[in-house]
Amino acid sequence: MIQCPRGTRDFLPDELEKRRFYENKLRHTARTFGFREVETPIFEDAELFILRSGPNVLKELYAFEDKGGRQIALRPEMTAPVVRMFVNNMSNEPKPIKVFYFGQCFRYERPQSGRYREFFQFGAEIIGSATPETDAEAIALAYAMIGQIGVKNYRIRIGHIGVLRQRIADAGVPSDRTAEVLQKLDKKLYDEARPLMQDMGVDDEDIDDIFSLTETVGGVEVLDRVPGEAGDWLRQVVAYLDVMGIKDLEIDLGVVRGLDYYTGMVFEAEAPALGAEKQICGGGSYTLSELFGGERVFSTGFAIGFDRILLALEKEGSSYDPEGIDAYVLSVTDDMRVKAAEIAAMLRADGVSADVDIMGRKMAKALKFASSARARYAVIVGAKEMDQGAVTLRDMSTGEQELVSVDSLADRIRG
RNA sequence: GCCGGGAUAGGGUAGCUUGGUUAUCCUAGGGGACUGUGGAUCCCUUGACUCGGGUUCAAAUCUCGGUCCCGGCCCCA
Repeated sequence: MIQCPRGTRDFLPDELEKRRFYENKLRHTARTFGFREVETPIFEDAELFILRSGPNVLKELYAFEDKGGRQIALRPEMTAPVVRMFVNNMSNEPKPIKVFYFGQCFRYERPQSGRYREFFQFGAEIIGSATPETDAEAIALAYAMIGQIGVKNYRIRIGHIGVLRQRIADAGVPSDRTAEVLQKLDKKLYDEARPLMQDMGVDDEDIDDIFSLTETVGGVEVLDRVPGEAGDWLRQVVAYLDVMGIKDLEIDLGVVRGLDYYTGMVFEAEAPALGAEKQICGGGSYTLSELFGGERVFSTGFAIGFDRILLALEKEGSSYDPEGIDAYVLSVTDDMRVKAAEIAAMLRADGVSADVDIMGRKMAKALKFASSARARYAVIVGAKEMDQGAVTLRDMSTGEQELVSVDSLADRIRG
């Protein structure tokens, strides 16, 4: 028996219907913010992902050589492809460019709860704008998406990578070692960060100051203590969010978000219900386009872990009831089977979702099937009714029946 | 990459400690009892020991390895 590969899943009809329902909620929310959907290839030139990443990333990349000798990789995320698309095809479009995407990504990781090798990301990018309003717009969309999909318990934390980066540079950390230091600070590994920075010739006073900066955590009021341009910037972002009705924010200047390409505001959201893999959203402002041969363009974007928000919903007790079909058409006797097929076709042509018995079942079994298919109505086609050009319409939830003429059947079912 | 727990019909399970007839029960699927009415009952039927090696007269059970799942660490673009 062949199973699906490690870390991948089959989605059965009930599950997929639920996923489509929530995907469409996310799409709808993004559209209400003026974002338009785009799609990029599932595989790309491997270099696209290698360009912006260290060896860790390479380890988890699904990469292979195709029959033409090209180095190909399944996309591990979608920001780089979207930025590539921008550089290739959209760089002369009116700014800002607001796009969103939804699709599967692949990482060769050890699967655990909320982590798969094939997983689904929903994300949005605002390209070509660098203002506090841009950042606020991205955060507001993420906030609206998480909220409208129905996750109740989550936290959004906002930071600014410029604060720490500037402070670290001022203290004398060489630029090629910044990432190393940030990594330790992100994990709050002060015992390891201190000797590291001492080696680089940073004095203890600066080190303590840097540490206290990463401890700047709390409500928006802690922003009062953040100096410089970054402080001003974040205060403006927060002010815009405030008028958009988003007030329960956390500020955390220790949010560093792994990668080098973030340049300013960074944010993430987590759902405590999820356990170890609780981060459901991450993003920030960045410049990537110059890496792919374009001009340097500022962008802000984020990605939502679709599988994880669904998991969070489930853990919070939300459920989704699959929809059934409108009508199940069955014949009383075999000589009515052709008529039943004809009526089903007519309903379908009129936009009513209709299924019809194709297994030659007797009436009782066909009704049983209709109820397991969650049909709203059973359309019973029998000789007695057909004499009057009618069928019996049975409401499957109440059991009430009425005689309905074939001509008015579709309208009657649509209500 | 590391640590721990698991895997028995489509789903949920008993059996495993202490090897021994035809592997338990519920549910689900197909057919029938009820000849024009479902979600009730009854009958028939389909269907499983994760895979491979070892120990043994005999392995679902003991043992080793692989695979996969779950929880955690690392990582998380």
